[in-house]
Amino acid sequence: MGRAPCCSKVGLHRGPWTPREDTLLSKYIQTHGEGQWRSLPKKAGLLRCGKSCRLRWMNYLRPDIKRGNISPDEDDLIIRMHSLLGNRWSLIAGRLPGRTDNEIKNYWNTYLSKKLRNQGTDPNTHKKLPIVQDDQLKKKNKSKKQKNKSKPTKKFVEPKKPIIHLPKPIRITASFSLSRNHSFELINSSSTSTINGGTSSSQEKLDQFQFLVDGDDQGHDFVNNIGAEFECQSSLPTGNGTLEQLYEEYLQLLKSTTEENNEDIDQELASFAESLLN
DNA sequence: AAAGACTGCAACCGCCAAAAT
DNA sequence: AATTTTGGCGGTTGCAGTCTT
Repeated sequence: MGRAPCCSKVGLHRGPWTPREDTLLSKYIQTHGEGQWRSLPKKAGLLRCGKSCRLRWMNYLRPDIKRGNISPDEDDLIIRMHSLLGNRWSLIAGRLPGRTDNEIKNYWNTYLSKKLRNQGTDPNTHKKLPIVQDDQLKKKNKSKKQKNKSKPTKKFVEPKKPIIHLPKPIRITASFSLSRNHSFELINSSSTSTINGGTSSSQEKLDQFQFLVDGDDQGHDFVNNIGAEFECQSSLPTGNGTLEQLYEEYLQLLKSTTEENNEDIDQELASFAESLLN
């Protein structure tokens, strides 16, 4: 006997979610918590597949989602993570607080892979590409309609950074105990002595970085503690905060491996990569 | 101004592994 | 131990908006 479908598809809504559906789903999860996706739609009064509800919540409605343009630091981090982990988007997203795997995947496919190719790097292997760009461009242009042959060949331009439109803020009354947030609190409390002090070992730095960006492996306990109020927009630290500092430390470490060929640091980086996979 | 091409992203699909029975 | 169910993941698709001709 094969696997039963996750839900009966008969009479279920598909396609884009309506604000009403979003509200129903959010309200239900506020009250009852995540999980039990199979039975959730019925209980929440939604004519949706449980899987669809989960996806909508995870990729769009979750209040800890940071929606907005991805910073250059995040760009770089995604590229480095991808070179270590490949297309393991959930792992990569887990290291970028507030970002979803779907967002990272889309961002990679629409922007970063093009950017890398433009820089002469194979986005799959992260190795230098042979110079085929012009030929490919010529081919591509050839295949297109050539109404005006005298026109100069269109040069590959830097892909336009996608603008991520902020959704309407959805006010949800609940609090959560995300380990991601815990990480930030702990990092913040220790950052002055260890990061700025400049006395920590490379391993400590990596541990801190790992700790900082560590995903929520134990699962969210998002709605179990009713109380705080927040909006869809994440309040996680960004840009100028400790993430940036730690990221700098991480980059320094990477840089030093290439400059010094230091075996210890190599090992530390290897264990860093290892830790991502565990 | 209109039609076709292109782009970006939300949502869906199928597969897999872990958990439950 | 075998089978079923559930949750999660990565790949792909459909469509709306934008750009080009």
